[in-house]
Amino acid sequence: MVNPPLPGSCGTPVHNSGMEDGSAAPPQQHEGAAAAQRQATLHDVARTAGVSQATASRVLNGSIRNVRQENVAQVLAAAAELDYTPHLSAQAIARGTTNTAALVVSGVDDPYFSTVAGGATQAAEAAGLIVTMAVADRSPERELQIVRTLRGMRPRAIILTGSRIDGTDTRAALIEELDAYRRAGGSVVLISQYDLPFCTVSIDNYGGARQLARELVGLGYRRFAVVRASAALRTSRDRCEGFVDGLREFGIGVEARLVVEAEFSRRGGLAAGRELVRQGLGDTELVIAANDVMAIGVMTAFRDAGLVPGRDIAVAGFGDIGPAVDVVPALTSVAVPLRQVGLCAMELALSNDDVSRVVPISTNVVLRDSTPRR
Amino acid sequence: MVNPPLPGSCGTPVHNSGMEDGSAAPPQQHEGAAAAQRQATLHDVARTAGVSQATASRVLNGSIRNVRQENVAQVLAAAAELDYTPHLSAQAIARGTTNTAALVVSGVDDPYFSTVAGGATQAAEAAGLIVTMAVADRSPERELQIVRTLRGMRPRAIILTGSRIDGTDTRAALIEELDAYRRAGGSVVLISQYDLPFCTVSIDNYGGARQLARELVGLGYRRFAVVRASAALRTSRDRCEGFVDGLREFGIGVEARLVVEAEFSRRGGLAAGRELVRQGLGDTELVIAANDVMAIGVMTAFRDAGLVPGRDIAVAGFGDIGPAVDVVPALTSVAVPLRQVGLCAMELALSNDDVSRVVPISTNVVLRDSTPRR
DNA sequence: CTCGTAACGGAATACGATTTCCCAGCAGCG
DNA sequence: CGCTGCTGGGAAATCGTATTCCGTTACGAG
Repeated sequence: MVNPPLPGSCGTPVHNSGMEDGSAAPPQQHEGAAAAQRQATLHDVARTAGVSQATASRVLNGSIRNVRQENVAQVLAAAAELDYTPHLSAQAIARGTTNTAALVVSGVDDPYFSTVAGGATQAAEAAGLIVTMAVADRSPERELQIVRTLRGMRPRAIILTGSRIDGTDTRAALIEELDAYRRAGGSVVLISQYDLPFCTVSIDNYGGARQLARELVGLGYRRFAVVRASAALRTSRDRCEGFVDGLREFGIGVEARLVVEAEFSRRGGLAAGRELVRQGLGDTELVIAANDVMAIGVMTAFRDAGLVPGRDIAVAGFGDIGPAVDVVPALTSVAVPLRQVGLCAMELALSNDDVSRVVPISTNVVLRDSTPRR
Repeated sequence: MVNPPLPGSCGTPVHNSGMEDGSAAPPQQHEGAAAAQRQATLHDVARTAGVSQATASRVLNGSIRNVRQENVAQVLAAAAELDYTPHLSAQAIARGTTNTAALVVSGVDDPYFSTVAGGATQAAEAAGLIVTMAVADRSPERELQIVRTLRGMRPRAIILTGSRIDGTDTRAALIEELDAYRRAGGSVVLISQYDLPFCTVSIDNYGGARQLARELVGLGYRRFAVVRASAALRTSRDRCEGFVDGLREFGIGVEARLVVEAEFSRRGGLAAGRELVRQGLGDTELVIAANDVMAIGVMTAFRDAGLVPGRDIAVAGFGDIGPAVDVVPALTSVAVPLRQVGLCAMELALSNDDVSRVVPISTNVVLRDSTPRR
């Protein structure tokens, strides 16, 4: 119970570390502050090794030029002794190129994004890049601002995933920003949901949902409810449309009353589930959610209301995130190879094709206990 | 079904974008390659605006010096026209300091780490820093290598979370590396599990587990099994010790046979659960796992074996990650305010105290349906 | 022995910013 | 009118590294 209940602050203890005012200045540096003992530079290494900077540079990096064995040893010894670490920013400037890739996600907490991020990170590290990640929190303005900042790092690639929302006026600004970045030689890759003139790894949300509808009808279901997110969210919209179109193939419609909209999160699913319970499910047999976490929220809401998911009412989601199988009953879903999506996006970005291409990623219906055969 | 089944590659389509060999060189640049249209530099902006570089710099960044209103307008107009973005690496060099914070996690996929990362990212962005993230994949060697690379970015802080494993010989090297970084003015913060001479945000694993033991005994449980990870993993060990010590208060012991070791992941939990089922649980009433994801795996294994968790056998975990409440029965666990841990770590790092301090984070037992009163 | 050439070391310059230092102009004041 | 203090602009130094260009040496071929 040490921590204060205030969220957003960890209550760092006060830390008057001695002197009251600036009187007794720290001994070494004249600047006050941290009195940091300067990092060794290439110059220092060269001097210690008794060679020129150029030689030191050639030794310590993959230069084409050869250096005499003796000098190599000297330089390496000096570098080890001084604990030299090359200054990446300086290298970036001198070389005119960085070894950085940038990743913009909507939120790290969501397993969807963290899985994609995992794949992208793996691909980046395999290529010797270090990845910088920013969280847009589903705000287009924030996303725009992030891209603007990220551009300053001159990363080799910028990968955007998730938070694009249709119809905001930041759209044009974002396009402009990304395009300027691309003109300057960077590569941009979007992951699904975006609808912009850039390379895109496109998850087949529509097709997967449509196939899901077919298979559910095949299991004997006829009466459906839909839990979806705002129509402005491309992913949610595509999935719902696919599902509805799939049902239509069999002449099945969904009552408008039974389509509820909520946040694209577990909490949203919970709320939607409660809403459905409140207004009465009628003879609805199955609820499909635009999202696995929403579906899980819906199941919890139903269970709280005394309905047993999978027996009293079936539920299906989309995404096949890890927890989908841990939940009871295990959730029927549409598998999206999220890790591969991340990998693919990064590889696509690093292959620097100048042509904007769309790489389709197919999805895969996975039937589980939450939708038993009727 | 477009994607080839090969993992690790997304099968980027071939892309002969026209010319067969290097004959028809791109028009603009003499270098071949991307023919990128150079990013505008401060120099360009200054020239366009008809002022000196110094003035342009003063306008475009928070300088102390004033600039005449007229020139300000000129410079801003020029910057907008040329779509100027300051080169962060150049700024870093000139200023001698970056606006970057580094975060090392064991894996983004694990909800534990991604939640911590979320908190840390939030705090960093609030402070105007951009965070670079690296994934160590539970390998101490990889972690060491990452720290080495990260140091080259001269981040303001390096935060390490999770993958420290006792007894490897990389330990000394890691300490040396981090210490050199700190000597050079960086701040290091470790999150729990580490046992190194640096600032640490310490999660009270031992105390939480001990309290959990007390409360479970209070519910009427007497016979326990333990699923834990390698003893080399500090977190797992602390939790197990706390739990065992808590039971000992009541004179209760745990049979060595009923302590099984497995990977610190959902898969490990699944394996451990199967192992317990195989060798027979005897009259065991409750299984505690070192980890929520392990506990969830154990529950799944039990269910597969026809045991109903919460009725036939109780299960408890540690961490209280999001999915703990979505699972059925909801999992009894020990809540760790992970997001706050991340926030706290970053704030601690940014407060640049030179003193190594340990900030304790208390934990909180949460009883749920997976451990009904007996 | 001479010449051509390959190998390698080092001085200098470039990279894109910030910051110091100097200088011009101007207002205020005795 | 001369001096001081202040404001704001610009030239140049600086940050840490890569790389170009030039000079020296060594070596093998003729």
